[in-house]
Amino acid sequence: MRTAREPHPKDRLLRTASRLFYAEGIHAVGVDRLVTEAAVTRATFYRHFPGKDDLVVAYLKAASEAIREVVGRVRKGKAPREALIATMSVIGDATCEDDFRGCRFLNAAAEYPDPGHPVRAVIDDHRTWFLGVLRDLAADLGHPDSDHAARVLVLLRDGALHGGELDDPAVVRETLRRAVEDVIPH
Amino acid sequence: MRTAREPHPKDRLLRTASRLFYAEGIHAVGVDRLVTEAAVTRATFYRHFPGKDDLVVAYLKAASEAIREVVGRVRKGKAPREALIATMSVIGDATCEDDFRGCRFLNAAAEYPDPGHPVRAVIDDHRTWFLGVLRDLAADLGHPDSDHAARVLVLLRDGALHGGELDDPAVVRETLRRAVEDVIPH
DNA sequence: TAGCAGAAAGACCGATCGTTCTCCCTAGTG
DNA sequence: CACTAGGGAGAACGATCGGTCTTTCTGCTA
Repeated sequence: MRTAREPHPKDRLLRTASRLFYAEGIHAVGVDRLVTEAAVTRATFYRHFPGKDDLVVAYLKAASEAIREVVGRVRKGKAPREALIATMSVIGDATCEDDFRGCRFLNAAAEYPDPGHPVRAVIDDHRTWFLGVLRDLAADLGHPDSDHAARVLVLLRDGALHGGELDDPAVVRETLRRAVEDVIPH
Repeated sequence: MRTAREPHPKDRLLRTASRLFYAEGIHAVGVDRLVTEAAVTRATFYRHFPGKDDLVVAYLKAASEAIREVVGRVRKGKAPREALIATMSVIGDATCEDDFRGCRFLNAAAEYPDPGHPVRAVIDDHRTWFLGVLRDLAADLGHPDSDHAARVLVLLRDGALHGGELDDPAVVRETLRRAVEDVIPH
């Protein structure tokens, strides 16, 4: 039976995958769990995705899309300095959300060691995009070495996204906020 | 038959576990694979470890011990500033090593979502230790806010250890080096 | 020399892995 | 009305998962 909110089985699969993969890890969630919680049959699963790995790729692509949308939104209409701070604040705020469990992409990378795997391609693509965003912002800000600044911000991002899970999220957010202010010229 | 280099089956298991868990992920390596590559039988495995999780804990504890030994060594006899730089250089250098595949502890955390799991306890312990080391070093250095400085260094550490796997290790090392110099007073 | 602990070898357990299959039902379209 | 595509239900595939078992052999020590 199709509900009004999630009419298509494919959408239900993607939403369920996003929730379970993030909360419990990718290898830890089997196809059985997936189809049961999505209220979809195995046949339907394999009608929409050639295999589990393709669902993983779709999951990460959707996550990347969602983040790009959020980052694009918080930057809109802001001056360079505020835009950069807002962009990095998205990271800090994320660590403080309920059910935060680190970065989807870093977590996935830990489970897919092969650099040539399609999953890694999605991860690389996302990271390249984010580095580019930060570099552009730093350049707009007139930073003397925008490339270096962007790379430091990426270090802080990656660190915060893991520290936020393992350490105190509020402290991590504040640490990140201050660190970002130290990186950009004032 | 016992070889001269690794006489004890338990040692062989631990070394093999360290290699395989790090290179391919923990859940991805089964007990079959483990005992085959360690040239040990299943019975021997379960004679030394109650279960696979106990081997994982032993693996991470050994890794933590090794890192504490290295960090202790590079600090020895150095002035505070050089000691801190040397300590953080260990991270940057690690990213450039062959077969580097990120932080053993962050990778393990990604595979063990339950914060109450014994594996997570080892991870938390290691992180607490390292944060303490950096805080002491920053305090010795006379940093006005050694706690904050240490937390920023941890962010950079975590970020570098993941960026080193996903991005260009040499660039990450240089980015980390410059970032560390910006954190400590000069 | 006798005894025993530890390791080798491998069969075996139920459960789960990702994947494929058949059969039936229903909604939408010609 | 007939046709068809897509989803529901569930059995089944071989492989592997973590874990237990029995049996045999070896090397050390009392």
